Amino acid sequence: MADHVDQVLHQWRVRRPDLDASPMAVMGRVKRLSLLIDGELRRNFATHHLDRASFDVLATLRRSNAEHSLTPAGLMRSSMVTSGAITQRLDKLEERGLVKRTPSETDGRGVQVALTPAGLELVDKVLPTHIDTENRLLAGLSATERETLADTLRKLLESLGDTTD
Amino acid sequence: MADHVDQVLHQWRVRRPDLDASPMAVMGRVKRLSLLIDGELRRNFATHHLDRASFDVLATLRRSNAEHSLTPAGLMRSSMVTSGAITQRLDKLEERGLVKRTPSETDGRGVQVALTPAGLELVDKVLPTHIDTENRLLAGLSATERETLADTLRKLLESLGDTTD
DNA sequence: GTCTTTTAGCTCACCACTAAGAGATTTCCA
DNA sequence: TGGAAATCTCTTAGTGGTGAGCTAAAAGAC
Repeated sequence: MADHVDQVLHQWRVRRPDLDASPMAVMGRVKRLSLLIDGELRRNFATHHLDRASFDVLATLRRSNAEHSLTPAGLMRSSMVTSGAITQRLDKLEERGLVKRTPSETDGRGVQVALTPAGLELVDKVLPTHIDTENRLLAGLSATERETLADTLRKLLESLGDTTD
Repeated sequence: MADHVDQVLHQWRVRRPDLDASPMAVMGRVKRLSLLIDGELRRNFATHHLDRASFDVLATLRRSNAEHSLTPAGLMRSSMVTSGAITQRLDKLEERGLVKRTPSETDGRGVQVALTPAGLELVDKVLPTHIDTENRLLAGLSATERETLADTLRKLLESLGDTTD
């Protein structure tokens, strides 16, 4: 069996036998997988009139604390996008009444973003379907394979500095 | 040790103990890794006045055949973007004199895209630095871990239909 | 206690991609 | 062979992101 990346590696061996393109075996697949996954997840979100960016914000707020609230800076760190992107995401969600911005009481620069009841209801409705979709996409791997895969990916992420401390 | 995704999983266990968010252990890490990798690779491309999209096209042409040529449709399948994106990428590269479009001799609708000498020279210069960067990013894993990781990712991609036949 | 640096959030110009669809050509098949 | 369906490339409007830079507030240095 061969996937797309196997073919790419074969082509490089033929056209540039002097190069060792083996790192692409991991990097190319991560990229490709990420694109495939995104497409599938997006399809599910669309059925609930959501996009990945909006769901990302709603879910991050949902799990953050009992008040379902966080600062834009916190959302930024969690989602790996720039502050400009967070502002735009929040504008859109606030206009739909799914989140609410409140000026911080302790920091004159700061804002606290919280889910509204409508936002909470929506994210709790979509969440199970999201997990179902992810499980469906992972159906090709056994439980052991998933765990080993997750462990190796964690190790790689940690080596790249993606830690929480 | 814990990475960002570990924290996310912990938060879900606290806020929604009724849900099994375990698929995120894989899916979340793939997404996050892809973003981190993209950022690093982009930095390298930028030092050569390139972006990821342009390099993607140049590299695909470089490895495809002895003439370093392919159709836009072939590029589209390889890069997982829409035809409109390919048109725009080629417009940009052609304007810089790195690729050249030629009407197909056998298909009145078709176009053949080939690297120019300048395009070939550039991609052959950047390629080794690209592989170096990828190796550096993978330095946290042993050779065995890389292989196992690549194998599991291949299996997952194949289960999602990302094959070449 | 002032001055500098850092941080928080937002604005805006720009950029790459998508989705829908047009126009031309080729392929399929009754 | 004629007509329908599929394919190839490009166009265009809309979208979500980046990156640079802004203002205001907080933190740190001395």
